[in-house]
Amino acid sequence: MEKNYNHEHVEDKWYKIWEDNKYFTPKKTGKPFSMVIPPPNVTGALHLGHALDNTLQDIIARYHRLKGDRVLWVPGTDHAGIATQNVVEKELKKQGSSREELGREKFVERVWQWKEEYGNRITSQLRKLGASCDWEHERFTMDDGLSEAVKENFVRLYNEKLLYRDTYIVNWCPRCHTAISDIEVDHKDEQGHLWHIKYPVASNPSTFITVATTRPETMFGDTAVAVNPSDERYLSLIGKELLLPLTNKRIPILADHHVDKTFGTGAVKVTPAHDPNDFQIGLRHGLEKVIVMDTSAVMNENAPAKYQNQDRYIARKQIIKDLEELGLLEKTDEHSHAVGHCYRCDTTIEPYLSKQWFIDMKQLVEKPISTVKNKDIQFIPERWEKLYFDWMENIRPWCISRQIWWGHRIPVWYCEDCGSETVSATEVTSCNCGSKNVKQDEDVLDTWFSSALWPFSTLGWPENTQDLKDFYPTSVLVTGYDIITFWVSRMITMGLFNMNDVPFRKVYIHGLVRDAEGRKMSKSLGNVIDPLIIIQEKGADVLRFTLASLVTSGGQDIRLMDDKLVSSRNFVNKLWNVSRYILMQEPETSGEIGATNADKWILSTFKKITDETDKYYNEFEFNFVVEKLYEFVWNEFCDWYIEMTKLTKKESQPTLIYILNGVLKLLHPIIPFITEEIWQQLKTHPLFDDIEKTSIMLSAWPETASSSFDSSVFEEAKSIIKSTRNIKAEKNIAGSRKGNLLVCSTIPNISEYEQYITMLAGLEATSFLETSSAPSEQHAYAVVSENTVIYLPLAGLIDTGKEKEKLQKEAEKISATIIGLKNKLGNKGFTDNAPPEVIEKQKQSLEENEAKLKLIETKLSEL
RNA sequence: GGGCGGUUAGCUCAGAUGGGAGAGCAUCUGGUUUACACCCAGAGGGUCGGCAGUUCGAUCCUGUCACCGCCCA
Repeated sequence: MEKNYNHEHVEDKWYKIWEDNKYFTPKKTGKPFSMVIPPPNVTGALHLGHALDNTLQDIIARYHRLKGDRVLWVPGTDHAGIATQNVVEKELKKQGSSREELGREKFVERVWQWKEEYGNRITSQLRKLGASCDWEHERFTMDDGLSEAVKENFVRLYNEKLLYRDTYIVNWCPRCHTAISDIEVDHKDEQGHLWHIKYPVASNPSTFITVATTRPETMFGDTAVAVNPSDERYLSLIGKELLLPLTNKRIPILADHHVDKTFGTGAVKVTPAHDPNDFQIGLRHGLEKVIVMDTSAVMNENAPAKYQNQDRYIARKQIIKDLEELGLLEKTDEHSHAVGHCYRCDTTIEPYLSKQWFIDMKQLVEKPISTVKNKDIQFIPERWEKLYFDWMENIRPWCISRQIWWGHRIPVWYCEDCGSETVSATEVTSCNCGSKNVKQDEDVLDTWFSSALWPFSTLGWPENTQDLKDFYPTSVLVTGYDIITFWVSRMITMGLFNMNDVPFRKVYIHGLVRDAEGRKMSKSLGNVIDPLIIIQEKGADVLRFTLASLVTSGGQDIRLMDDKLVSSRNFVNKLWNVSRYILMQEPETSGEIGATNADKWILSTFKKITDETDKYYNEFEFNFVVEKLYEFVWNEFCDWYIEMTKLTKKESQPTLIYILNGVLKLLHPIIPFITEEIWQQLKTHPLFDDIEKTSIMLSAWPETASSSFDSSVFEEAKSIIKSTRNIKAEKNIAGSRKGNLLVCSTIPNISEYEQYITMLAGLEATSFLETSSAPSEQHAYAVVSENTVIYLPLAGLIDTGKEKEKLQKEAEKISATIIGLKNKLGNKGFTDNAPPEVIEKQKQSLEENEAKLKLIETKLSEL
């Protein structure tokens, strides 16, 4: 093996071999295990969120493959309507063009070109990460098949009267020029103003009602002023009319129970076309709806001429100025309030009246809620259920139409003659009335509408495919908590609606990756860490190992810091070196596994670690998998076992090869590349027993037999070694081969470990005595346990006073422990209530401590 | 305003049904031990956010307060 591990070469080499040989394709047998990837934006680039999400999925996929399951992991990408359209539009702008100039057809063509060019970027980056998804199953939300699914779903919802078109206040983004759903609006607290504006009473213009507003530019759309019917201040004015300032339009004063008497002046201007609450008031009172801005939030012809063609904020300033001059601005208060922003471009949302398609979600959520309540879908960690329930139980209509060009065109055709609408999954060329004058809806569907179908559309739905039969419902969905409402809830809803079965049995929710200070990574903060740079510098294995070590069962957010990457890199290096060491031995061609005590010990330890690892993989506790394997490889395997085998190289070789093979498999789901590389080199060893397998990823999880090895003597030997090292370190005795250790122990067979002790504690020799009666002068000693005392002759280095002091301190500590234990065991409350095994443990501890104290006291008296 | 999460060693974080406080990194000491200085050996370091309660016993359960973060309105 090479002295240094070259991750770049190794990772590229093995991924290509895996993919070329179709190792990611599900085998024909075994228990089906399936996952669908949360599809990344087709024009996006891999960020750490993807890296984490896909590392976790790959770990799961590779683990289940090793366990013999028939694993399908479906990859793919999302067309991300608004985001992608924005990117291409920006590109066009650079070239001095625009989508309007190109026209719809040319523009969409252009986006497809863009997709062809950049769509492979993210999938090739997933390959760099090591993702073992089945590329033959790769899908794109705008594929023909998935487009069929979208249309079919639309038609079904429409036919069941769960989908309707209506004129309603929606969240309008004046920059993207489209409606977006409630969920796509980010609310941010902003310091604004509350302007108090005086509206003159028509019958007596020297008197006023003062209304308070944060958006004065909408006043030209006011069609009433509302007060609470129980508000005595305004009782006499209800039913009268006001003169809308700057226009002198007459608007009524009306009473509505929903007006909050305590907010502002208790009188609100009612703008039904520009505010969701006002819209409701408008409906109750049959008010006219006046739209005063165009789709770019520029004042339109319904505003007085002076303000027309002014942007909403410029108009706002002008209006305030003009009102002030007229003496109609009573006062201006500072006011902090939540303002909606477009989650795609951060532009302030304008509540806007428009005609849109909605899904009546309320009718659909009953089963999705009960399904999760019944645990037919299990959230891991469970607490995320609460967010899901909260969202579903307060569900509102979902606005699904978007006024953009990139996406699934709404499958509805309107007859220009009779005005009726036809909804169809196939092209419509004529209306039921016989007219050929039909036109398809101009709008496209929300991207999440197609994402909601992903777990079954990717498997071939609406066709009844073999994939669907084999792999639906999928086994687990892995995603971040930030899209539980956007995506998880909608997949569950549409899965149950279309398939009458859940889209997945489990949802494993993980946290988000943050920077070292715990801040969200963002371009504007400039704290984005590019996973590809980490992969380039340290390797995908290192990144994966780090991410896996940082996820917690609580699903907390993750802080990625360089320290952790370095630590993982060191582990990978350690694994490489220990493998190199094992493979550089002269190969034996025969021998038994478990020849020596050390072999037997490592075998029993390995069995334990295999079982634990298995359990943790199953429970998605990947940080524990990493922790356990790190501890096993580094401390037990390398620092103890390998060092011991240096005495028994030949006899231990079968065990070494066996354990290395096994531990590579346990680690493979986390660090697939280096484990494959080492495994392939291990394959050339004559004692290797997995010879018929072509790749570690197609091999089987290690079989371990339970062992009857009693490790207590072994552990005592380890303690003797540790105590000796401790003495030497304290006395500053450097180097090896120094001193003859005398071990006085009542443990039979401890002398079997003579060689190990001599070597690992760095001694000249070790001898044994059954009882402790050795001289204390010129010997350093340590009470190892209640059974064993050790002596190390150190002429000239012993300060009897100090030794005595040390022993006394130890004796005091143990005495305190003994008193504590005695008190506890003497407490009736404890002995009556505590479980027997706990009491037994305390008793045993007391005995051990008492025996140890006795030994210490004997030593003290000898000094 | 409502909800959720967090507060444990200098830093980042683990600690399942309550029963002797842990890891990694950092720090300090020593080291040319037949793979690894991306290493080996040893050591120090915490009133588990505050208060109250339940219990024989609380880092863990209950209540309350404080601070930090996120989501929703």
